[in-house]
Amino acid sequence: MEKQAVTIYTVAREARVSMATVSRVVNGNPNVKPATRQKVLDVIKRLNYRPNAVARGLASKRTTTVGVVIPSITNPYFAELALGIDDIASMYKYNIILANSDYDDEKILKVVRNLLAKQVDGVIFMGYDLSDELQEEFKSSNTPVVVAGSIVNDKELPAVRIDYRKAAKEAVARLLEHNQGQVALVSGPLKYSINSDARLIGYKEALADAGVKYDDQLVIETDGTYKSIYDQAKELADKGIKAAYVTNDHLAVGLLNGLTDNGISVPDDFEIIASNDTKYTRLCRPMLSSITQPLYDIGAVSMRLLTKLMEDNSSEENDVILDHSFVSRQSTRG
Amino acid sequence: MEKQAVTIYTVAREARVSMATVSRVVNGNPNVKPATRQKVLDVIKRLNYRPNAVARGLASKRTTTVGVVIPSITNPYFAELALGIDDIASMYKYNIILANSDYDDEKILKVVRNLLAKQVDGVIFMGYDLSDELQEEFKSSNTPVVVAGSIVNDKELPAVRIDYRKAAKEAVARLLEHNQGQVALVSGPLKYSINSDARLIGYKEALADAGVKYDDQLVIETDGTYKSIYDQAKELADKGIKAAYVTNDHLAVGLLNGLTDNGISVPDDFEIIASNDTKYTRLCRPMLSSITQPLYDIGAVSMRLLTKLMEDNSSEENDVILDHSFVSRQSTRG
DNA sequence: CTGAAAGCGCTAACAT
DNA sequence: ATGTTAGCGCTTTCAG
Repeated sequence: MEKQAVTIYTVAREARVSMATVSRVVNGNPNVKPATRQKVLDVIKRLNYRPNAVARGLASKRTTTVGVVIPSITNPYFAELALGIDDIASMYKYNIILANSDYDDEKILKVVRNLLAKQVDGVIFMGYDLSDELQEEFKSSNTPVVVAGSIVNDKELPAVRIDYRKAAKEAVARLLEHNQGQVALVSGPLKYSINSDARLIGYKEALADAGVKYDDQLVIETDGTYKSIYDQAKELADKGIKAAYVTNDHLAVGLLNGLTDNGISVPDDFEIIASNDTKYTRLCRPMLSSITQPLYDIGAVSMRLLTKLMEDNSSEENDVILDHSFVSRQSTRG
Repeated sequence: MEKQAVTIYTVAREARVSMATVSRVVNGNPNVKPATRQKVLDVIKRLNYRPNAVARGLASKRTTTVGVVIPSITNPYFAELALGIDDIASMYKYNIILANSDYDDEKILKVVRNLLAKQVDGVIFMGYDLSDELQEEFKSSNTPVVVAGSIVNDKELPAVRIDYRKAAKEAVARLLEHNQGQVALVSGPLKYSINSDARLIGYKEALADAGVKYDDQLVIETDGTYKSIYDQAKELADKGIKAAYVTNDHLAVGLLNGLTDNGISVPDDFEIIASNDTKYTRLCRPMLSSITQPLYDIGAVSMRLLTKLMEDNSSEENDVILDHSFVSRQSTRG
């Protein structure tokens, strides 16, 4: 006893016009006599007609949908980027499919394939380096892609981001002022370009500028989780490390709490600078000094760039680099 | 110079079989001779054929997609629910469209309409009370809906959740042990059923059991944000309030920080119990004692329930209530 | 300004 | 086990 769905054909019949005319009014095509338009609109309202987006997608070959891949929805860094993406997408009348990738290459590939099978008009990729298979997938799909909030190994993809190298360099330089030679880089996986090709380089440059010798004992590679650094915080302090620039905020809070829970005072005995200025930096005590990024804007600009690519198919676009800054809170001295 | 897409028809021609046969192998229909299947598979691989989900959706009237509406992607409570939803969805081969609603009735309606236009097979609704229009929308769409992690005004919708009334009652009872009569309820908007019909009731029950008189000065209604309570924390303490049960974790951390930043010691001068046991309760110092909820499971069970509804169309299902508990950390005494 | 008709790429009877 | 044939609900030429 399924109630028969009302389709464009039902509306056409009731309004005594053709499907084409109904289609025109639904799509705002101006070539319809006002009286006709009104007649159709009335029927649409009366029947509560809702266009079927699937049929529309099939016929028009445009879904007005973009896929957004996010490594972890519980990560505030990516979540804040997603806000900007979402707002601009609405503004341009695009819908969004947010797909969780769990930082896992297998799953990333799976969700991207799903997105492409669903015929999204474009994708915003949040995450780190792309597997060869994924690069291949994007390439052969001919679907525009923009990377938001990171740099990746595939330099062909446009990315919207800050200058991670420079940001790291500035933060480390700042730390070096009070802590000659005892400044660590606490990093997520170095296999990722963003850490090894950008932040680590910036770290080394800051050392060089300050005339301090690079010591690889001072780069602490972790898996990027809170716990990974919390558990070794005391150990780091015991080794004589006096400060750290930390590549993500989970890690920064983990370090902070690991230190203070062991009676090591931040910033008196240990200074910390975080990288992403997410909420986390303001929830903890002491609050974390941090590199600041225009997170919302990075998302917004990514989406705007993507709309360009989807409409013009102008593959001319390059990386866009937004400004970053620094905010001094309670985890640094002076 | 668009490269012609490879369709099921291309594959059929190359493999010298009919479209139907290709469709069968793609869909794992056993009625295909192994040799034929292999032949088709080879062509699929060679041509890198990818079924078009849009066409499939139109033809089959199933999209194997569920819509998930989330009030705020940056809220860890809902984000953790989403994890469970996502995992179970993958397990059942459903894709998921995550749509941000911003807690805003207009936007909720908009995203839900989009979801339905896209012909999702079901929706998981995270959020609070439904507007009349939204209820109407769901009703007339005939699409199964389950509410995850809340209770809403529409009692027809199945919901997966804990017993919020009981949880509140237990927390408040605990607080009442050391703080006779000085225990507040710090709540998000009371217009939401979950706060007024469940938690506030639980609060009153605990008072009654302890023989203390209800004082509406002690129920602090806020908009649910960190800042809303941070700014009045000192004031509350000055009024003589000695403890609070707080309905969400943003609020709980806001209260905590507002207190400690004003030199009021938690838990010595003020005890706090949070409601959702998200990461936030463990990042702050002192760490927050909290009602614990199986967040991941709530999401997972919601999704499992939804799959049932989508497959059987058995509308027999009712609310499912999972167990909650309590964890004592550093914001309560003894 | 409006209508007729041909698909979009696929599934699902129905035959064989 | 495989092929034929209608559609699914809509957009989009092309005519008029």
